[in-house]
Amino acid sequence: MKKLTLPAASDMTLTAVCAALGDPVRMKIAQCLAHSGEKNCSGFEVDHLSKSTLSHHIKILREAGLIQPRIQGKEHFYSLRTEELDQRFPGLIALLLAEEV
Amino acid sequence: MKKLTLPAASDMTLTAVCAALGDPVRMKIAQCLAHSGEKNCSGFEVDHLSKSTLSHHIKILREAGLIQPRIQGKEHFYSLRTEELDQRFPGLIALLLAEEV
DNA sequence: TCTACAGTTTGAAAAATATCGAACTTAAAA
DNA sequence: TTTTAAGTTCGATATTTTTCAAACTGTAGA
Repeated sequence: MKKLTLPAASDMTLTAVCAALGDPVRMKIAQCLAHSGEKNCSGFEVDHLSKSTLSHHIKILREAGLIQPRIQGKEHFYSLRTEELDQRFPGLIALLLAEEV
Repeated sequence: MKKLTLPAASDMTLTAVCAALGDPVRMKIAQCLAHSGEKNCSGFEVDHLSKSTLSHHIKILREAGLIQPRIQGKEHFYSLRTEELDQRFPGLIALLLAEEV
């Protein structure tokens, strides 16, 4: 099993978070999770992207500190890291929620 | 004289704003303006970038709706569009201010 | 008018990013 | 144990972005 690393709240940078959210696919995923709580890959409402591309976007969101996985069997459920984000970037999740999805 | 367009608050997108802030040079400029109010190009504390590159970054910030120019003689003074940003993305400027510069 | 200055635009090269298919991993089901 | 399903990793390609120098624009001062 792969050990996957999530940055501590103090290690996240606003620049990396913004870069992660600066792509329309990743913004969609983040907003989707902000609204729905938890989803696996097939639950993101992004159209006709290969699974390798989707996996790439998820990795960027994860490495920026925005999302965390919960692995259950063969499924990977993702959710926003609400606690860390509220601590490190208060107001950020509200910005995601305010946008229409 | 060139007519330059700023997007209305309602036309700004969070994705474009995040993409604009997702580059370290532009994040620096935005934070600089958030703290200092108004500066011209030579006032941004970015190291050894050609003026054409700096101009390019300013354009991206402007087109995303983040900054506005005030042209006075040969100088272009830039500032954050605080009213529009507070209306369209409440909490965003606080995020910029919260980061160390 | 001529020159210097602050900044933009253009065109090109280099670097980074997005995308895909194929191969791989892991876990559940047959 | 074999197969299937969910997702990641790898390698390659196409697109985008960053960057610079050179040319240009508009303003102020000599």
